[in-house]
Amino acid sequence: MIENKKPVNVKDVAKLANVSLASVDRVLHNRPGVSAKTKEKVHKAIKKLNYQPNILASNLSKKKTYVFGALLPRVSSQSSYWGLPLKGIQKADKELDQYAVKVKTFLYDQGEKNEIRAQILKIINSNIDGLVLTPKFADDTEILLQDCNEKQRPYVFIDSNNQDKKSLCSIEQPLYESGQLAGQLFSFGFQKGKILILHFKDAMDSNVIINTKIKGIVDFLKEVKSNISIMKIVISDFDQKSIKTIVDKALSDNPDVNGVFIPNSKIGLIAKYFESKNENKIQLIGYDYLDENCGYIENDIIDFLICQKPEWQGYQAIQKLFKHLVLKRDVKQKVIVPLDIITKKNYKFY
Amino acid sequence: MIENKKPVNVKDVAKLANVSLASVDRVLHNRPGVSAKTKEKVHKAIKKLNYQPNILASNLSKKKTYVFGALLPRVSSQSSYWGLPLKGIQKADKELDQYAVKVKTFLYDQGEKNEIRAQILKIINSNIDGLVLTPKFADDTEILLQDCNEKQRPYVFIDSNNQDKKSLCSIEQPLYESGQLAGQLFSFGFQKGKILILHFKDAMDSNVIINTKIKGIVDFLKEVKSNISIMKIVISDFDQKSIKTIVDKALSDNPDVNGVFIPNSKIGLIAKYFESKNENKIQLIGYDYLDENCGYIENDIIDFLICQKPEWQGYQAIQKLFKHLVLKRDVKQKVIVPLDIITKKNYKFY
DNA sequence: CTGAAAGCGCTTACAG
DNA sequence: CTGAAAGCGCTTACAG
Repeated sequence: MIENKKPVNVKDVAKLANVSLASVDRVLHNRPGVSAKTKEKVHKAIKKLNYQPNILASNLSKKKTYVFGALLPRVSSQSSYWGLPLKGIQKADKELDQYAVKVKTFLYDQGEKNEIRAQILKIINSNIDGLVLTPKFADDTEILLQDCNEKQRPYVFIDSNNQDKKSLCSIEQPLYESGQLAGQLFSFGFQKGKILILHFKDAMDSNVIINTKIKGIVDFLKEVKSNISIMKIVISDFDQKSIKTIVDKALSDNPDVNGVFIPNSKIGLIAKYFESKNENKIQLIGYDYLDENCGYIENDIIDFLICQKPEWQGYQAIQKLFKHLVLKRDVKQKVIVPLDIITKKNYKFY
Repeated sequence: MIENKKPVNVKDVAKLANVSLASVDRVLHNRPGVSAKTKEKVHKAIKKLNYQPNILASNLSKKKTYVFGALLPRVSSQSSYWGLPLKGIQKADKELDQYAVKVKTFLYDQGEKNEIRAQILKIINSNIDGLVLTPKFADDTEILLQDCNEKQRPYVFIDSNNQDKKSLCSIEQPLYESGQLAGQLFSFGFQKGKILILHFKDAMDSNVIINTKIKGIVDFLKEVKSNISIMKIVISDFDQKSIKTIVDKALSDNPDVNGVFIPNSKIGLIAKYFESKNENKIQLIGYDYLDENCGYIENDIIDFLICQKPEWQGYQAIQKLFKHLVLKRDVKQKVIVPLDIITKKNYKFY
């Protein structure tokens, strides 16, 4: 038999403390205007009965609608990456509409300083209850965060690497370790030779992020596979012709290249090069589960993609705000995203 | 500015339809005792206002407590695997206690027919609202499922491979594809030679599951790497001495073995063998993120573990019941678990 | 077949 | 500083 003990409610607490419902409510929420004596009586009763408030009834009666903001780069021809966290955010939005939660997105083109600033101002002047954003993308971020802190408006970072301690939660990606992982995957395939690191660098790239990943692979090889060396090239011109010129030369100068590592999601650019070259001996490892990248996984040009659950990150970020603001539960300040390995025989299930 | 449109409620519907709240409620829940005319008026009003019931208010007023059952093998010395889904189930339980949901677990020792039967009877005679279970583990399962179907008690499979169409949801693991994935991972490391498949078979093992995985790797190699052959050994005696005798012989008879594939979570048994042998040229791939397996990942004896998010499966299963029974939302009948690849440089974040 | 009223657990004005 | 009453949106007896 299942027992159905009735949970204790405010009424029980009020009765035991010998005060009114309103007083219990005031104590419960630390509202002013309660005598020390009443406060104590109520606290005692709460403790004795082990009272747990019913958050849902509370929300029903408050008739509050929560609005969460999400400040993200727009999907662009340069990169479809940001569509993924957005998708997760929208999924959470849909799931939470039961609970009177709405998400309002603030999108901007990466690099468009004016648009970023405009969106930040919109957020500052809005009455959202919480915010999801990506790490510092411009100086204006500081203003935004300061505003949030002053208003006690909680914010959650996704795609983070910035250890912001004032955020409600920071969803962090292990960058260094992802570089190490790439090194380990390469070393599973070959024991000597050279790995070419191609950094397709666009204006918005953070050098810190890229360099941390590269340090990971370099350290790994130094320690574990000293027979594999490293060579790095930065490419800023993304048309296939320039890429061909540069990479052709690099490969003919370095016939011992066994692997190519691309420390961001732009691995498609080099995959295209290898596709047209009809060359397949060199192992390719890069980042992110984008449609185009998966195409190259399918036809055996890319060997591994390291992925960081971007959709899940967006979903989780909204859930963290919900948990904190609506359910009044504790939220871990730091969440570390697993490093997923995507390859030909598992990408369909990701 | 954020708009705060008041959502429509039963009262609005009642007013527009010109009937009482109670009638709206009756129509809403298909309760008998409503005239066709009233029904029509209410339906029209619902449609016109695009009324969405507030499930949480509904639950509050119903004062119903939901109890979900979970029928799982107990953690044993043989295997700690089942502790993981259980952990996920408990996490969901904790999260959902806000919503008046409780989980009751029914555990049994694998192989103990009497205990299984006893637990099944307990479930049949309980008044749980839904059930999480693993696929058919004995003939008695049929009785349990029939009972659930008759009572319209929804059930969710985890760790499933059984395509049960009557379940509310079946959380399925791609077995064949996981074998293929193992093949692909091996083929990344070597191009010829032999893969030894060791099936550590205990009484509860399902041949179908093991054979499907093995078919996956065999088919993959046949198609893509015909220079790699396969050899399979079944081992039923799990003490290290017998294992040593069998594997020593297999390896000396087959000096071309480059990889060992273990199609279940018992990879630790062979990892221990290799550890004591101090031999490291042979690549080891097996299943499941168990503590002991991760130990062997750390010290480079196991190369890859294929994992199926057991904790997540348990968590999701409870969430599916919640979504269906409490939130009255649609639930996808089939969920396919991603195939995670665990290796030395990412296992710490899993 | 139908509806008015009370209640779920909590909060919010309002009056004292 | 305190409490009685009304209300959030929905459901459940109960009376007709």
